[in-house]
Amino acid sequence: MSKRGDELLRSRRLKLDRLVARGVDPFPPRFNRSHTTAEAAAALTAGPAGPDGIGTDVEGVEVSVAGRMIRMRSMGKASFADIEDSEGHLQLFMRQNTLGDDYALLDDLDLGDFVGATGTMMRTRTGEVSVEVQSVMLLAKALRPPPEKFHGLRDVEQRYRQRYLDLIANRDVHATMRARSRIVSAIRAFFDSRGYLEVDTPVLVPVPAGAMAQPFITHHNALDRQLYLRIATELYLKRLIVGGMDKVYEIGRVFRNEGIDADHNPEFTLLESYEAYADYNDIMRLVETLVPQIAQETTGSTTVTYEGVELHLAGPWPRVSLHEGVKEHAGIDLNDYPDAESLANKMRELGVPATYAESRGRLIDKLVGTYVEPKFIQPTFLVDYPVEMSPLAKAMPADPRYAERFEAFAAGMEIANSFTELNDPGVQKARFVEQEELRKRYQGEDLDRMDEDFITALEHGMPPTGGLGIGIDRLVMLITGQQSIRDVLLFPQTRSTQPLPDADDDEDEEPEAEA
RNA sequence: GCCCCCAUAGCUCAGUUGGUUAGAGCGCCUGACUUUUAAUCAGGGCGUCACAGGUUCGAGUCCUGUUGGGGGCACCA
Repeated sequence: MSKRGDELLRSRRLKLDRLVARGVDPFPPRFNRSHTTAEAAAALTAGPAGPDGIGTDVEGVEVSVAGRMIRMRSMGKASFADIEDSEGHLQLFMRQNTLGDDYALLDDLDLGDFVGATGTMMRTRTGEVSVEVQSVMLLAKALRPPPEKFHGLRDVEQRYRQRYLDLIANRDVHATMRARSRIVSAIRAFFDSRGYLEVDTPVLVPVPAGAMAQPFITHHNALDRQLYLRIATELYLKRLIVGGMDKVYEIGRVFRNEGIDADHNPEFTLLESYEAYADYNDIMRLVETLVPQIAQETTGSTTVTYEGVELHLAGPWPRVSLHEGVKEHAGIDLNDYPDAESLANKMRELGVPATYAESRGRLIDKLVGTYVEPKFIQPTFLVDYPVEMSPLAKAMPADPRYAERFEAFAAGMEIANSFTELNDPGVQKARFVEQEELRKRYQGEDLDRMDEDFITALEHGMPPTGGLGIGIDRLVMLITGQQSIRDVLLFPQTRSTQPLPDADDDEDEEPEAEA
């Protein structure tokens, strides 16, 4: 402990020592709580409803409540303390002539301590729902001070790295994380009710395939081989479709070794679902049903406010073909530029940065990202992607330059990606080969990887299938109105994993000058 | 990976053109107060100005580097 920290902890440690000297266990194993703070408040107002619809007070309800002490107001021989649990907070009213000798315990309590109190529900002169405390006990001593009670904790570094302090100081973080939990539960219920089976596929994989992304690399000692953290669940879920599991989904963490910003975290939660005998049109209907339904179930509305704009999530959502979207917003007819070189020339002519070291797919992605995606504030499906951007999607029979693929956008953010799955093993193999060739030609681009075992699986036959991927973190951002992925992740990645400044004494550091 | 910005007390923040001993509120300590609500009142203590160098008679303030954080670009979902 640093000298500075020692100063700050001294009074709390002194109180701890005094308590121990008096025979008080500062960390007792058990407290029998009868009511949460919310239940205790509800118990008081459980009487018959008056004309205003609010329940009348019930006299003398006995409760045992517990929580973290977040505020303390001592008037000498009477004190008020506010305790907080995950549901809310509640005032304790403690008087010396009721508590007797136990009243002295309050001298050794600090903000942040966990306390348990037993007493009867009452209302103070000013109408505050309170517990008139008959007995109070310390449940856990806090040896470090909590963040400031009024302004809360603002420092973003500390908020992310010591999320527990953020949760203590900023209650709205609880609400966001609770919403996230409800959203995930609602998604599970949605798929479960439609006959989908939730499955778990490997996180450690021999080939990081199924998406275009840089993998994290690791090593298995006993096998002495390189393994990767998955970048997608796609190819394993399709193997299950081959195996006859006709409707499967997985909600899992995937890992991409790429940049960190307001909407990218190196590990994020991806929902993927696959349904045999469905195509991307079916999946569009699924998505425009799923998203508003989840919003309705978790927020009570299909309208959400994001960056000050009302987004109407209720379907159906408009479909815009990628070809038309690029023609309208970028002024380029992709069909006139069938190769990377001619497209790059056209883009440079229009002042869009484009190099000859970029593949056609990547150039199109750039056009879409620059001109088209930002237009999609209200939920929109962008449909029919060029085949070279979609190595796992089935080509459109009417125009094989394009694939039966869509991405869904809202608030200018991609929230879903889906296609009619490519199930022809020969074509799939050729697409993988093409990806590997593009990788050699356009170094630095993320491309998909050959997965021979997956080809073998397809050779055993995969029925026509509609697949879907939804970034859960972004969906949570959308529904909860958060503008940073860090605010929907409990423990977002930070730049460094170095120990906190006041935790460094456990390290083998150079001795201090005075030592 | 590149560019820009930020870092002052446990927390939230001031700190003038480089000028004496770095301030406020909350929290903390002492005292008063038996219905308070960010309780109030009186008194008190608190700092490696992120870290390491440099310029200067003098640095929280200017310069360089490092670390951490934020924003933007690139990459991606």
